[in-house]
Amino acid sequence: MRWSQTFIPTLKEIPADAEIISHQLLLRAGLVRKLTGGLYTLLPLGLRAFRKIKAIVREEMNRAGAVEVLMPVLQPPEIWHASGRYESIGDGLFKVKDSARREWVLSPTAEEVITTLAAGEINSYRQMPITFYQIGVKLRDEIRPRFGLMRAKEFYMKDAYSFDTSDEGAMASYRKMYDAYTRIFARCGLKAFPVEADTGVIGGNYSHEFMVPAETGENDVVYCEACGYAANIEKATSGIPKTAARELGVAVEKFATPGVVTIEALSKAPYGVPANRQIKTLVFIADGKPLLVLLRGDDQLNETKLMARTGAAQVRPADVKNAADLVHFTKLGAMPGSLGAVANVPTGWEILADERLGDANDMTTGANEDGFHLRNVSIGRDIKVSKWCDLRTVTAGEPCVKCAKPLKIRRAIEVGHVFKLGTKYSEKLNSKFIDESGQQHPCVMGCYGIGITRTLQAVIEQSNDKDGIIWPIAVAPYTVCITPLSVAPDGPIMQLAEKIYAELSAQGVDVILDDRDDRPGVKFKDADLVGFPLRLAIGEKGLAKGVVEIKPRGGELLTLAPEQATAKLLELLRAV
RNA sequence: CGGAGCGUAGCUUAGCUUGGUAGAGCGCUUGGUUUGGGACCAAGAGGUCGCAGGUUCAAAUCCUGUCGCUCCGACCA
Repeated sequence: MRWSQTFIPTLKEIPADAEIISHQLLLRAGLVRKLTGGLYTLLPLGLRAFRKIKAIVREEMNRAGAVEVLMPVLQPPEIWHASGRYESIGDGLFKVKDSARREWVLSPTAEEVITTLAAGEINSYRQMPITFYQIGVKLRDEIRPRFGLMRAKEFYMKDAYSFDTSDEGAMASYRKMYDAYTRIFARCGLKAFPVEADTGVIGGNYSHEFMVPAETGENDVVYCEACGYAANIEKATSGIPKTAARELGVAVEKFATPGVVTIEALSKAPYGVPANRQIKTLVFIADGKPLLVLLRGDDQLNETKLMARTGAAQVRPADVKNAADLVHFTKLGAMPGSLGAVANVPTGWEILADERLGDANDMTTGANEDGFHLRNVSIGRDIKVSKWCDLRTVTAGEPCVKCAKPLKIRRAIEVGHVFKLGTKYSEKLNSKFIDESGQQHPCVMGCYGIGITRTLQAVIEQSNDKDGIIWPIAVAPYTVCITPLSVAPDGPIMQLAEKIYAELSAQGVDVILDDRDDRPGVKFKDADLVGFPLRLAIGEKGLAKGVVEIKPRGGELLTLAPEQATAKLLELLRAV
C-alpha cells in the first residue's frame, strides 16, 4: 500500500477527550475516529490490526476444533425471557421496536440463540462434544462507555459455546478453550494471564478471566508471586486468620455512644474499641427482601460475593434517603451507625456473616438503638447467623490461600473470559439429548468470550512509548514502512524504494510505502507514531555511502547495502 | 442514576472572574525559499462561541433550562 493511497489522519496534539494512552494513540495514529460516546469508526489502519487479531482468533478456534457460525444480532425477546436474562440484564439490553411495534433485542452475547439452535439440532450424544463460535458485533447499553474501544456500546467479540454430554466433557471443552486463549493472546504479543473469576449474570459455576496488567484497567487482580495463585478481587480469598476467640465475657452490656456512627469513632477515646473487635452491620436489599450482612469492623464488604451468596439477581445497599428502605431501618430501631444483629431483628430477615467472624466473642456492635452500642457480644451466643460465608474483600499483603506468602494486587484489563455454564441455559431453552441408554438429559454447556476490539486497544496500552505505538509484528497494520526521503519518481531513492516495495509485496509482506512529498521529520514522526515494527529509510546521504537504514521500532538502527535490505527485512520479520 | 468538570474554526486552545466589534498555534489554500526527526516567509479561506430562553442599550462572558462530551462510582469482553 502507498501511504498517499490510503487514509491515515495522524494528529500532532492529544485529543481533549482521550484520557488514557491507548485511547490517545488510537486517535493520534489515525486508527479510529469517534462518532459519539461509545461508538467508533475503524479507519484503515485500525481495521487492518483488527482483522489480524480476528485472523489469529479464528485460526486458534479452528485449531481447537470449534465450528464457526454467524448468528443474528437482532433477536426475539422471547428467548431472553425464557433464559431469565431479559430481566437480569435489564437496562443493559438494547431493545428496538419494528414498524409493527414488536420488540427486539440487540444481541449483547448469544447464549440464547445458540442454545435455541442446539435445542433444535442436537438430539443425540453422538453429536457431541461440539463447540460453536462466531466473531461479530455485540451491543450493550453500557451505563458508562469509556476509554475508547475499551468499553463501548458497540464492540466486536469472539463468542464460543460448547455442548457436552457430561460435566467431565464440559471440563475438557473448557480446557481446550482455555488453552486456545493462552495461545491467542501470546500470538497477539499480549502479556495476558488467567485469573479465577466470578461468573456474574451469565451464570455458571467455574470461570477464568484473561487479564492484561495495566494501571488503566478496570479490574483488580489479587495474585501470589510465590505459587501463581491469581483471582479477580471479586472472587479472591486469602488465608487471613479468623478473629481470635477470647474468654467468653459476661452477658451483653449496653452502653451509651452519643453521636458515634462510624467504626473509626468507636475505636477512639473514650471508647477505644479496636476496629477488629467490632461487628459492622449492613442492611442490603436482595431482590426486594431486606437482609443483614455482618463483617468485622476492619473488613470491607465485597458486593460481588454477597450477590453470589444470596443468589439474588439484584443486590443493593439499603438507603435511608429512600422512603421504602427507611422502613427497614425503622423496624430495626436505629439508623446506620447504631445497627446490630443481637436484638430486634425482624423475623424472616436473613443474617449473613463473614466467616472471619467465626467464633468471635468479646465483640462490640450497634444496639439497634440510636446512640447505643453493645459490648461483650459473642457471635455464637448472641446472634442468630443464618448463613456463614466469605464476604470480605481481600487486601494486599494478606497471606495467600494456597501458600501463605503475601498477596499482591494490581490493576488489569479483562480481554477474555471463559465460563463453565452447566445446564442453566440448556434446561431453560430445552437443549436436551438422548444418551446411550435412551435417557434424556440437558446438554452441559460452556461459553467463552474474547473482546476483539478491546484486545486491539489493550495491545496498544501495553506496547507504546513517548513516540507512539510499538506494534507486535503479528498484529501490526503494516509490518514494514518504507520511507524514501525524496519522492522524485525518477530519482534513485524512489526507484530503490519501489524495487524493495515490489520485492516485499511479492513475498506477501504487509508493506506500506510512504510516498508523501513531505519533509523527513514528518515521515519519521508519523512512522513512529503509528508504530510499524520495521522502518526502512532510504536517503541521499546514505545512498552516497552505499547504505540504507533499517530501524526496528524501539530497537537499534542498522545500516546495510541496499541490495541486502529485502532479505534482511524478511529475516527480521521471521525472527519474532 | 449519583458526584465532578468541560462545550469557542477540522484539531489544541486564549478570552468568561470584572458584559462593549472573537484571538492564537497546528492543519488547510496560493506563491516563494527549504529538504535526514513534526521547516521558514508572505498572502488567504475558515466561527450560528453546543442549543433554547431570560437579564441588559449591549451577552462567548451574567441567570435558567436543555443537549452532548470527559472523569469518579454501580454494569461488563
